[in-house]
Amino acid sequence: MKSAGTSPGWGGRNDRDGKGCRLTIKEVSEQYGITQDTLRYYERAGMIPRVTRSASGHRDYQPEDLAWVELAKCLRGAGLTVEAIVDYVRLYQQGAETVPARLELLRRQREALLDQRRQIEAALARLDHKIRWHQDQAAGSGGT
Amino acid sequence: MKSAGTSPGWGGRNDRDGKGCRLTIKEVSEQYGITQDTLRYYERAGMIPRVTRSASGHRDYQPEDLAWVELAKCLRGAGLTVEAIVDYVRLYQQGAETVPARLELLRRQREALLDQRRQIEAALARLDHKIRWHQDQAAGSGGT
DNA sequence: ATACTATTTGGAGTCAACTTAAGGTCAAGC
DNA sequence: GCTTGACCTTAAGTTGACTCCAAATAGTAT
Repeated sequence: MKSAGTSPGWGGRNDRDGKGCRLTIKEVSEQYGITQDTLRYYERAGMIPRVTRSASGHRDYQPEDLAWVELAKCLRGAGLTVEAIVDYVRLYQQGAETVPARLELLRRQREALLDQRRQIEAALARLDHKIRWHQDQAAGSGGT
Repeated sequence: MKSAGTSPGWGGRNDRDGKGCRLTIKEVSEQYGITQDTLRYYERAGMIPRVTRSASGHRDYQPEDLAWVELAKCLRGAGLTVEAIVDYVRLYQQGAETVPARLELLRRQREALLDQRRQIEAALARLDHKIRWHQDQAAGSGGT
């Protein structure tokens, strides 16, 4: 229900030549739950390719840019390092010859995630065990 | 294989009164794959209760101490913050009245881990998808 | 034209979790 | 009795990933 185009200051600036669907950094920030500072940081660090700019130099996120933002968010959320994501983007930008290198990178990161998942399972098992024990304690202390 | 008691300087110091099974910081470090510095840091930070000392002030890890070390390693490995673990240990040391508080802490951390696992699943799905795509590219580029 | 707000850049600051350094103690071997 | 090596403590330094700040510019509303 917020859609675009009715707030003062910036509203209606979008879609100025009928192409529709470009977003300001503020909009992207709100839609993805990433602060504007972090979006700029991701770009500066090279975690996403340079975002399209308007004539005046403002970021003007297009679908392709959004896809990169979403990928970056997903991978960082899972714990990939900024460095790994930067490496992937750099390879991607170097063209098709880097497909094998990218593949290797992707596989290594996949292994790291599988490992991380194993560690989480182990910790979950321990927490569940402890939770049960503490529940029993809490229940037991009320009796007699 | 290595067991304890044959190296110079410290060897044979263990088990000096027939109790057996106490470990130096070096041994713990090797067995758990945690550096000595990190072991000291964990203790100083309160992630594990104060470790038993020998008469001369050296750490002398006993089974109970080891259990704490292992718990700390497991939880940190899964991503719990040092702060969360410290909080748990502090509550634990305050005795049985803190059982409800501990339970709540454990449940909150469990939720965080479940969430983290979801994020990893999502990233894994994406990586797998990309890996397949890159494999196809690599395979296709060889034909004709 | 002027006020106001969103955005830009570059750079400095913060925070968590270690990690390293400096200086000192202690038991064993020569 | 002196050197050696593992250990101790306290404090400072490092790293990764943001997060905040200042000064300048851009677009819109009055």
